[in-house]
Amino acid sequence: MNHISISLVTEPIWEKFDAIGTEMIINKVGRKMFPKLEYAFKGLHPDGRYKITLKLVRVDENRWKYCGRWMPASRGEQFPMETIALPYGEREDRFYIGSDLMKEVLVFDGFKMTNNNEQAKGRLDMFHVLSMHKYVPVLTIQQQQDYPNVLVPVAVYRNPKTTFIAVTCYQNDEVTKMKVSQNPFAKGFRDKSGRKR
Amino acid sequence: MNHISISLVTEPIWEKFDAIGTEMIINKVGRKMFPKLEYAFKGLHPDGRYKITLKLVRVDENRWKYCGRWMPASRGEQFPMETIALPYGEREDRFYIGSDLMKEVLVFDGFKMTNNNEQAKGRLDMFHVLSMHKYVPVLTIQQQQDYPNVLVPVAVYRNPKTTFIAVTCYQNDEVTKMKVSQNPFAKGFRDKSGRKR
DNA sequence: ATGTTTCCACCTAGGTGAAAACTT
DNA sequence: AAGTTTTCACCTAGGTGGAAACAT
Repeated sequence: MNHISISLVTEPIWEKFDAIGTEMIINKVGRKMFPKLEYAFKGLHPDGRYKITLKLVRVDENRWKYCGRWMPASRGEQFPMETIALPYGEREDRFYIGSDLMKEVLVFDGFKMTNNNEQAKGRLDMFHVLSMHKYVPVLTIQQQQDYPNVLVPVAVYRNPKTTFIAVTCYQNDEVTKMKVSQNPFAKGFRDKSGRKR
Repeated sequence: MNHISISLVTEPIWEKFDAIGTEMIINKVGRKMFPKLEYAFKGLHPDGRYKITLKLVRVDENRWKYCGRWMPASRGEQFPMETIALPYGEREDRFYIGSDLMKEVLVFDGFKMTNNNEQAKGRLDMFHVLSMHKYVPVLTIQQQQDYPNVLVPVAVYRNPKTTFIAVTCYQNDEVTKMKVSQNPFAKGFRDKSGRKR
């Protein structure tokens, strides 16, 4: 039996954000994640058929607030305990062949994150997350057995450097600066002197 | 056993082009097809796993030329017989679940067509086709059997209205006009009066 | 002569944070 | 007061046919 290894290809940039406290914008229609989650795989069975699942998991029960730095809000402001399971979501509902997975990087570019539960309902490309709450992406690999026809978990990958707090508006200016400097789609904000608004 | 049916969702627009003789631009880097191939499925086994294959198949051995209308070129200009198999290509190398296939339209938007053999080599998203030759897309569905582990052909769909001749430059002005009026990406050519070049 | 390649203006499509308006 | 929504200028990314240059 091989040893399965999963690595985060984009770890360097996640690490930079993590050092100052990663924030991710969410909104009603859904916003993409930056940096991207990109994973590489080793040690899979070349002929194996795998199901890859990405979840966003609450890392604690707190609501957070930013006052110069991030700190847990008072217990009274906590989101009710029974809804903690809500932000989970199954993604990428297909089978991959092991040899395919190992020869190229798996980029999660298709999903968005929303604070609107209705928007996410029944969709495989939309995560419902709570603003001011802390999440970490969790990647799960299951292998399809031919006989009996069943899915067997073979690996779980959860990298603490990908932890983030969901926000509707950036709280830490350092985060904004790094988003603008690193994300090509924010290039319009790199030299603000010429902007009109 | 169910009766499997496949239909071309975009048939109306293909029919319009077919009435004047459909042409498709090809080039070195690869050009997308317009109209799109969009198929709908019925009668599949909801739990079945299917492999969908799209091929571009030569419909005859001729080289064609346009002189007011399309006509076969002289036999001496024919492409060598032994290379007729070349323009075939396997596409969409994954399994679909029957219930998924039946509930939404399958849009082939990912592939391009090129006249450069090197460009297409080893790629699942690039067709190598010969300019001035006539092709028709052929869709094949195979079902994955669990035991024994084998692919079984269950349906083939080939619609004569999707026949086209590959060109590096449109030959028939009527085709150009219809491409410009129907393809959103060609909107810049709809009112030529304002164009600079 | 005939067909191909390259470059281009002009689009579609959609991902950014800023700022102002809005909500509670 | 604090957080959310809306709108927007400004980008990235890339799909069009035209026209001129190029190739054979």
